[in-house]
Amino acid sequence: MEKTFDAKAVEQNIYRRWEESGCFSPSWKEGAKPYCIMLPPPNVTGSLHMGHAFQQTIMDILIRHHRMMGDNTLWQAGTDHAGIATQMVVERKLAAEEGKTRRDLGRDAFIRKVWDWKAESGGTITRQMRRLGDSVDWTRERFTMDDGLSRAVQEVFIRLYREDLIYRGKRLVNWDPKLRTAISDLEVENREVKSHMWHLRYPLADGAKTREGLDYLVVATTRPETMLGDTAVAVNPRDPRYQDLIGKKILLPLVNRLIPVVGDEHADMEKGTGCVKITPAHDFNDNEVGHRCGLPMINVLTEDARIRDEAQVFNVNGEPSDVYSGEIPEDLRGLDRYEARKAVLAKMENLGLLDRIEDHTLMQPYGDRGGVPIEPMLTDQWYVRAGILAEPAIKAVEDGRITFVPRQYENMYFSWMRNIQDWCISRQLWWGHRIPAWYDPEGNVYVGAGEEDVRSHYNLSPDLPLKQDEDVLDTWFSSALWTFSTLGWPEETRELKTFHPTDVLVTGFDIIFFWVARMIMMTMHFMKDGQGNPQVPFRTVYVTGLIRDEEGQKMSKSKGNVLDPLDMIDGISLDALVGKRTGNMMQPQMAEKIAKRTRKQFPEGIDAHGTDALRFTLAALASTGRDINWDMKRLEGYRNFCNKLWNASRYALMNAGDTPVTRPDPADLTAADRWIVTRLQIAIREITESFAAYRFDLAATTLYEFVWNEYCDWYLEMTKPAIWKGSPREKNAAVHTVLSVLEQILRLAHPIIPFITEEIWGNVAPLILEGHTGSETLMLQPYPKAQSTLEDQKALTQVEFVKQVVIGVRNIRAEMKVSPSARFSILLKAEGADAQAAEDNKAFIMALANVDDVRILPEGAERPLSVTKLLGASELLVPMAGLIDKDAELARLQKEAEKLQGEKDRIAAKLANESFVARAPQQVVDKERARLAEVEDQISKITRQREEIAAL
RNA sequence: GGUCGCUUAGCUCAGUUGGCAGAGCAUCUCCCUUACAAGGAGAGGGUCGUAAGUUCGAGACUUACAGCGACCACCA
Repeated sequence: MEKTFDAKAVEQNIYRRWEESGCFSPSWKEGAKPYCIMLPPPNVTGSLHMGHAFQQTIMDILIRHHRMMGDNTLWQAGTDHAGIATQMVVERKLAAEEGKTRRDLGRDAFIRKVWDWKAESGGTITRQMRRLGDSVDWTRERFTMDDGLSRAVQEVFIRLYREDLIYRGKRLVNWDPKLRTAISDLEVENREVKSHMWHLRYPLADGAKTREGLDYLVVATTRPETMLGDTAVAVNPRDPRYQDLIGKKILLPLVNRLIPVVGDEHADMEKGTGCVKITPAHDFNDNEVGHRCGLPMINVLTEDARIRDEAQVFNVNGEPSDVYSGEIPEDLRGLDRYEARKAVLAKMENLGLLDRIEDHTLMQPYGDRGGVPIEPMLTDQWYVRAGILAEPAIKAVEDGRITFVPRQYENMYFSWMRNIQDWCISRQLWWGHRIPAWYDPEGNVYVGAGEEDVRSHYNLSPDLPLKQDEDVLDTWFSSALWTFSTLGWPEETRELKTFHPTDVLVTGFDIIFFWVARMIMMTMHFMKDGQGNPQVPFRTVYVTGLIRDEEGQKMSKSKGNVLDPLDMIDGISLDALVGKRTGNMMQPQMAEKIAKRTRKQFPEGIDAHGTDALRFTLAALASTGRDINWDMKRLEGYRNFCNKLWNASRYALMNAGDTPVTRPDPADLTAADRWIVTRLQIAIREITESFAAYRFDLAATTLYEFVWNEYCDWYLEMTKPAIWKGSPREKNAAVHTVLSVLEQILRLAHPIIPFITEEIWGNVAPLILEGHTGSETLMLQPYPKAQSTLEDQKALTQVEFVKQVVIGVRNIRAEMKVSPSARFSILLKAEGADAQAAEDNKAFIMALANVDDVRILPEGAERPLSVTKLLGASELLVPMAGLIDKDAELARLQKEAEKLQGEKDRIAAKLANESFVARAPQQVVDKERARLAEVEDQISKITRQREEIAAL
């Protein structure tokens, strides 16, 4: 066996073995409890980032733990077609390679290109998941656009439409002029932008005047170009300055349209001039005002946010109307919205109508994909009536059928769900599920599973021409069905009956609204239990934090601080890392800076650490829901831990020889053996509790401490006397315990670090488990259960005392500058259990403290001149006549005495406080009294020691 | 503006029902001892953001404040 674990050499073989043996699939064992996790489907053409690695590690820990507990376990995986994201990638590629747009290709040819791209790059992320060790059931892998899921999407759409929960309407939507599609509220992000507030004069018609005698109103706007679509000016009906003018007209400049002054609460008397221009087709608030006041809507922009050649005029219901002319000044036609802004302002200024300009910082909505400001746009779109679906979904979280971990995310969920807006589900894209709606030449809508189905369902004549809706559904519409569509719905499959509702959803807080909330709504509407009650999609939502870089910055391509989990596993050279971070950048001018910083941060590149180290680190960082700053030092530390475990197993295997060890006579077990078995039970209990509470950080810490600080640092050292110098029986007993505890450690650790544990276990199991050949897999072994009958209190206290003695000797060596190799005997002033512990475990003390002998100082015997150490009620004496540095020793004792005196004073003061004695629980008071007695005893011992030394 | 979170050792973070402040990394000293130098042994290092309150007792509970961060909404 090598001195270090060679992760690269074994991990992929082990994974292949697991996958080929089929043990990732459900066991379908009689009576086994079902346990199911749905993988949040990553983008099919994406690649694994740190957040995926983090969440998937947690899911895999849960799945492996439950599989080992004997559950019938399914981790359902799949990928998402990711409408906009994927289409953009392919469009960019098309532009770069062929200089063409999707429109040049046409819909069918373009979609074929996307499928080609999916075939080409779609395997990346699943390959990376295999490298992570994810034990997903690959035989059930799904894709949101495969036949089954597409059927489910269609079925859901049709049913919702027939229940009037989906409707089509001409409404204002968030329009991305770059991608030329509608997007949902959630896909809009607000960015702070420095701009101006322009105050425009709108002349009053028919000689009307304001109270101040002006013949115009001043409106303030950040979007002057939209004035071409104004259909009113609003004032507050209670505003004394303007209420007389309500009902009067304004002659809108540039287009010379007569528009009314209306009274509406939307106009805030405190803000600006109190007058607001109303553009119902280009502003959400104005649109509401328009509906309240019955105003026409005038769309002045094209799909790509240029000024139209002729405006579209609609009445308040969105029907084409001719109440106004659609004419637009010639010199503005075709201008981009920002050029149009300049032009409009110039024209207004020429007319003397630009009142004044102020600097103004505003939050501007941007499309999160396209990266350009979104435009509120009047278009025909499909909507889901989310308010109705939200009600049961809110209730399910309120009454605890679904719980969030950590709890505080429930607030976020509630606040969004309680004033949810209708969900715009249509997208003007080509890649996605095409909306199953058909139109006849008159524009009547027919929804069904296909043209034939529509014709028969609506009794349409075969001659009636029908045309399918051009739009596709929002990607999140299909993801919202994920928990049941992947299990076969609408068929009543065995999987659906067994695994739904699923158990836990592991995801980031950033998609609670996008995905989690919508999944709950859709699932509860379509999935019912035996009694017809809504089924939740999952019982627990475990929300992870976001992984940030070492400085707390979000990892992003543009910042050049992305760490690839695969590079943590396999390592990467500095040049390759720099190349990766600076290649294919949107802003090439950043490349140099990023390269420099990367070279500074990773002068040697990144070492390979292996999958297990990465997983252990991610588990250890998974504390209560906060964002996580990635720390390479932690990764190194846990790589070292894996190595420690590897070396402990080398020790075990080297000493075991080739033949299986036999079960020892209990009488041959030492206190050390019984101690480590006891500590093991405690560790098992703590780790199991931590897993149940989703505290992977605590589980990892407990495991780390048990393996390193107890098993390796103390226990293995204590087995050396028996293994090196003991009788065959003693050696067998020690080796047996070493191996059996190791075997349990491997099971305990397997969910977190599956590869190294599997590798070691293959060698350990045949030696210690009857009937095992080494070809079995650890992943199907039962998870350890704590057994209180194996716990031994006496061994626990004895070994704890032995440790104190050993530490005391080491301390004295260090403080007295005595070489670790210098040998001497020690004395113990001890009675009762302490004396017994020392007697029983003399060999351990001698071996670990490297001393020749340990003797108990008989009652009344003279104390040789010694350096001493207090061990609770007992005393350690290291006789060192002639070696003692009198002044140094006196100083040391002085310091210790002061410390004890401080503690004594503190406790004495506490006990002198009458209200403490009267009101604190008796048990606490007793504890303090006992401690005081102990401290007083120790002080008297120290005093005596000081006198002895001083007398030298 | 609303909601939520965070502030503990030089750094990154634990700290369960209130009862003597912890870990890893970093630092310092010693040691290549037959599992492991990716190691072993030892040491130093904290006014728990500030202030008040509740309590016999507060890192933990309450309130206010400060700083940092997130999300939502609005800004004509």
